[in-house]
Amino acid sequence: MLKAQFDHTNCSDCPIRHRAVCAHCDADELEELEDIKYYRTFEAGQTIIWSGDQMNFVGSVVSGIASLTQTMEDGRTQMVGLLLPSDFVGRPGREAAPYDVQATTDLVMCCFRKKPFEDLMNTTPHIAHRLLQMTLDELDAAREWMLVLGRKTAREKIASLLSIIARRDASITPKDKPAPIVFDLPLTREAMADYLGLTLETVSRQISALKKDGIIQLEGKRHVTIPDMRRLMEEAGDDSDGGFLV
Amino acid sequence: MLKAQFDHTNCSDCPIRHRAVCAHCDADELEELEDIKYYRTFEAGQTIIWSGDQMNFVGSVVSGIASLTQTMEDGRTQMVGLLLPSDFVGRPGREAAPYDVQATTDLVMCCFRKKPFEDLMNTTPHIAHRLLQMTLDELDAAREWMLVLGRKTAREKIASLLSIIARRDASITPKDKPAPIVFDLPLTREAMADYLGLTLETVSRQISALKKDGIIQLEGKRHVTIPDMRRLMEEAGDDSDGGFLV
DNA sequence: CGAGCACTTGATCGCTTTCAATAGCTGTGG
DNA sequence: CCACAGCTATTGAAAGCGATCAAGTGCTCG
Repeated sequence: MLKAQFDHTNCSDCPIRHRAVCAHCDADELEELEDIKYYRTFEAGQTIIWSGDQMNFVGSVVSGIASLTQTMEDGRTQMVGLLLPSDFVGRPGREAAPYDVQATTDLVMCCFRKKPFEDLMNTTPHIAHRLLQMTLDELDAAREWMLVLGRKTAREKIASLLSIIARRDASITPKDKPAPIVFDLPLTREAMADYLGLTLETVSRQISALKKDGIIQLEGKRHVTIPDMRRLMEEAGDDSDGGFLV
Repeated sequence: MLKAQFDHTNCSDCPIRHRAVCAHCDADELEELEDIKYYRTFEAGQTIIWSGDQMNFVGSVVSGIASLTQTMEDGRTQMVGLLLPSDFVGRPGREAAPYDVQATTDLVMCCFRKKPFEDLMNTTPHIAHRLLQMTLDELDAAREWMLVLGRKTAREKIASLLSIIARRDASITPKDKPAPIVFDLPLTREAMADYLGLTLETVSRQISALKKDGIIQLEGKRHVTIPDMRRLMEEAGDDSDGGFLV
């Protein structure tokens, strides 16, 4: 059981300790957080928060991936955010959720009831400051994505998404080295389509095309190898040096 | 001269006093801001900040409209934000600007050198708190726009943009009343295209189509009348009640 | 073995882009 | 005063890309 594994975790042992909203907290502040935190787990596919719902908690993704999606009345949906471990869920100071939050994979979250967290934010500048930083980063990411959605071709969109997922793993391996990157796609073709503003058929076709052209290699449907990251970035239409922080 | 008109304005007389980053400041805090602020003006078309430039100031739009744009190497450009009076420009805690900032119309900004502003942020929670609020609002707006870019048709995109511009004026007139809304488009067709991820020809065609269908009326190229806001919102694909805050 | 699901592939359609010509407006200079 | 350049915007015709409709594959699980 994933949950049990986290039920009694100390903040100091937490895998996202240094990146999450609590990153800058000192020992005292961490203790206060520890008092009000609790873990929740979600299964892949489960909806964590419905758009319009009252949000009575906020929290951090500890493991797994969650997605934020908006849906139009006729069913068209657009993913507007991808939440990875350490990302923050919820919005202090707002009642209703503006979009659906779904667990894309099995998920563990570290939650805080909203009211106590808001109180804590007002007394511990480190939390408020870190949250501002993280929100600004998310804003940059959202705007980066607007360029993808508005101006890139289907092939470039796929390459961009693969780059983003790969970059996360690339932070482990030395930079700029053309060492192959290997990972498992955490998203179905449909989820990728919803993220990219495409249909799942187009996603499938473009992945096949990138494979045929040797930009990526596929084992099964989800296991991806990128022999040369720079070629992928070229396909994404990004400038090769790509000065990213995320 | 626009600038002269603002050169010696007291914060307490400022038209954006109640909405900008200084909105929650008390008299003392306002005085500190007053000490370090200065006004700058820009002409329509002028670039305020180039992507990649070092940013040595932050500030608020006092009057006029600015736009944030990203450009790919081959020239494709996407507008990623529209800054209206009271909106904040710049990013405390980051060196380089992530995108171009351009004056879409003649513009007046209330600026602060970055370093003193950052110091002030650390000592006056009201400013940091307000900036967090504003950033979260911008994030919501960016995500709202991702749905437009990713999933809406050209016609819906135009209607969405007109709705946003109109809504700003609508905040003056009583809500839900089908009173006509009248405004001047602050954007060229090309700027609209860059915002919507379309070509300027498509923008022009869709505006003509909305006009032919009686959704909007046009006098000249820029002066727009919306006889029934609800019809426009339907064309935009938004649910009619549209729970917006911005 | 068959149902269900995720994915792939093919054929066709249609919306948006692209290329191109034209209109309307403003400002400039002979 | 008119001719003309330069800019914004409109409109038309054709091309192309991604969507749509439709099978079909491969895998897992009962």
